[in-house]
Amino acid sequence: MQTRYIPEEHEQKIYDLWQQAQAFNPDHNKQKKNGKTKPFSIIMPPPNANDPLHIGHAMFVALEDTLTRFHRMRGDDTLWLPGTDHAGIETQFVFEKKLQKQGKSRFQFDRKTLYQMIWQYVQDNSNTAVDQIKKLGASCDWSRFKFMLDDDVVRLTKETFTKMHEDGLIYRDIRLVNYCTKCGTSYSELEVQSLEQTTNLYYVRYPLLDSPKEHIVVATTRPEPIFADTHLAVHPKDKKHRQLIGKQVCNPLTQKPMSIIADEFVDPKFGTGIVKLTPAHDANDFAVAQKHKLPAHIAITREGKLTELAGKYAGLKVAEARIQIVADLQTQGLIEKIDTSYKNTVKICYKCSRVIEPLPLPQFFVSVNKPNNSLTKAALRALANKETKIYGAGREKILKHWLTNLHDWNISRQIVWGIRMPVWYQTDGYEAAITVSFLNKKGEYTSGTLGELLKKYSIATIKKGLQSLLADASVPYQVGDTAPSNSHNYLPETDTFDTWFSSAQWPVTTLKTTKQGDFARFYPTTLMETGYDILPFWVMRMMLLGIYLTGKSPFSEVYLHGLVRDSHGKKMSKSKGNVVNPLDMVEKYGADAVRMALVIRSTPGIDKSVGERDFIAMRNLTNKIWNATRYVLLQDREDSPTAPGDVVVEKKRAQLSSKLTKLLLTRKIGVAADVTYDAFWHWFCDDCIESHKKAEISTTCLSATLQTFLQLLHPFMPFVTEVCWRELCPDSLLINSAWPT
RNA sequence: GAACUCGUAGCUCAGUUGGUUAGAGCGCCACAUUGACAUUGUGGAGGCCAGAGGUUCGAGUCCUCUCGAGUUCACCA
Repeated sequence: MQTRYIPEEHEQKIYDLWQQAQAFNPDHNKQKKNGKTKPFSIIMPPPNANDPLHIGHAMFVALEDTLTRFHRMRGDDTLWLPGTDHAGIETQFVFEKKLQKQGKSRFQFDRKTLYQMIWQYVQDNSNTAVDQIKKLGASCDWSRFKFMLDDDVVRLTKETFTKMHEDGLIYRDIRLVNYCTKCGTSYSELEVQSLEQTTNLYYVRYPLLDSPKEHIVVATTRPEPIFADTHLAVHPKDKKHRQLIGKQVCNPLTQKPMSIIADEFVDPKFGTGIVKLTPAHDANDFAVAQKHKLPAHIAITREGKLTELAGKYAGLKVAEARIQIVADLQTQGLIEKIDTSYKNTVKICYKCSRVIEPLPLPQFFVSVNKPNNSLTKAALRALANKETKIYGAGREKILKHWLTNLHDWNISRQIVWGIRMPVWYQTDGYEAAITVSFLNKKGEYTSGTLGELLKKYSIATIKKGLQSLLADASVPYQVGDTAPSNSHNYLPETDTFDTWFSSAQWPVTTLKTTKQGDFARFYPTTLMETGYDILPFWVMRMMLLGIYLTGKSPFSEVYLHGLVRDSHGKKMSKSKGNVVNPLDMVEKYGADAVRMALVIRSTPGIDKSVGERDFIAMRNLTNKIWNATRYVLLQDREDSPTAPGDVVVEKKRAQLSSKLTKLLLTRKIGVAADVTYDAFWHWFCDDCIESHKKAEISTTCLSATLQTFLQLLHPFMPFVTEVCWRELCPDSLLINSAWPT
């Protein structure tokens, strides 16, 4: 043996050895404990198949593999199920950027071609992700690997939609949705971020209809959709303004009459105490309009341009229109003043950071709090009765807060990459209410209402080349994977599911499609381990749909790791240039060092600072393990069977094992790693080996203690411990050995 | 506006459900060492555990308040 441990000489060989022995597969690992074994299962958070792994992935691999190996060694029926995600919008976004670099855009491709291009891209990346996870030493069962777009997973995902639809938990209706005009899709409330900004608050004059010389002043940050407004509102108890209720003013852009109504939502103290109502483009106004049955005129298109209602401004982008409209109003003397230092918060797209446009669109929603079938209340019950326990610094409260304030979930996405919603719209009799875009026989994009298009094209042609479809809320639809077989004509939905709709079912859809019996054997799973940043996106929704589908919460424990930060506690980002690539570190210091550096002294829910110095420190530990093994191997084991100090060493060894077991069972993984490190280095190496040199403890005892340490360290640092174990016991595998008690 | 987290050695962080004298890694100082390991060993300096009150036989740990840092949610015409 060399004086130094060189990871790259061993890691691949050891990993192959484990795989050959089928050590990761619970079906080949029915060992040890005679009779009953307890199941232990983790579903791996499927990495997005769009980018190489980052340090956060290394974190989850390290933590999950540590627990998996620990439980496997304890003799539990252990499954760690790997997979990858198609990651709908994320992937399409990354792919579009790639296209952009090549000077192309998604609009140059029909949906079938685009889908296939992304499919290929994702396959390549998915393979890279799998290779990288293997390099980190993950002992997950690759024979059960699942991909979110596997046929069987897709089928189950659609079945869930159908079932929920039948149960009245899915509805289609016009709601004000968060629409990103750049990404070309709507989002749920979770994908929208807030940004505080300084903006102009315009005080606009609305002339009274009766006496045009007088006017009412209304403050607004968004003057551009004024032409679509038909009402103003005041608070009913506002003494200053209530005499205005029922009066009429002129729309300053269209000169059309507008009525003044009363509603409690108006804050008399804000601005002038009078609000203009833009029901189609503001959440509050939308709600008020519904209450008072006011019309909602659409002023802004899905492309972010003004509609024909805008007259001479039609077709202008929102920002440009604002400038022109304000200028025109000023020349007419209809702007009283402009407050240029007004602070407000706008919603922006979490992907491209553009301002979100609230648009009224017919979309599919999951009803999350239906009175007699509340998904959120069921999840809250699971938390209250500890069916699911959360590890992660106050995150349970945050989860409860989400669950008690959640709005219905918009699951329609206007993107190609994803699982297409199994929905069919009846076209007969609704030709005017359906707008489509399709490729004609010459391959040209053609769009318009179905009524117009059917004058020139057959329904079959349109169906064949269909690119996108938008049906009014009034159009009847059927849910199903294939077109309904009746006398009507149907066109399919072109929207795909929110990516989280499929990942919310992941624990169920994976275990139901791997091996016969897996679902009964491993569901509910033991533990879900992931970053706290996707608690509402993923963990919460897995609870919602998992409980809905099975009656049981999908996991009994949730371990939320913190985000990995740089050595100064700063967030890693490409622009700061402080991103640590885990695979580079694996090449330099070995997988064991990377894993241990991430895990040691980490705490659930608390961010973890990691720098190169930490990897070096843990690389030194691998070397220490290697050299302690060398020392033992150099001894003649027959030489000294017993010595006076053995009893104490054996007792302490047993104490350590049981302490560590307790720590790992209570998921104090960071402490467990710390305790093991300390005991190995400062007790075994510094004391035991030195005592052995003085013949105070026997070689037999020293060797046995080393073996125990290799076992205790194995969950954290699997490669080096396995290498050393095989030097001591060439015929067995450490991964399969029984956890010391 | 609200919730959550954090404040411990020069830096980055632990502190195992309240229990001797508060720990680690890195850094610093001195010394040692040619048969496990310099990716080493021995010894050392360095902390009013943010501050103030409280509970307790006992508080870094539990409670209240203050200050400071960060994250998230909500509202905004």
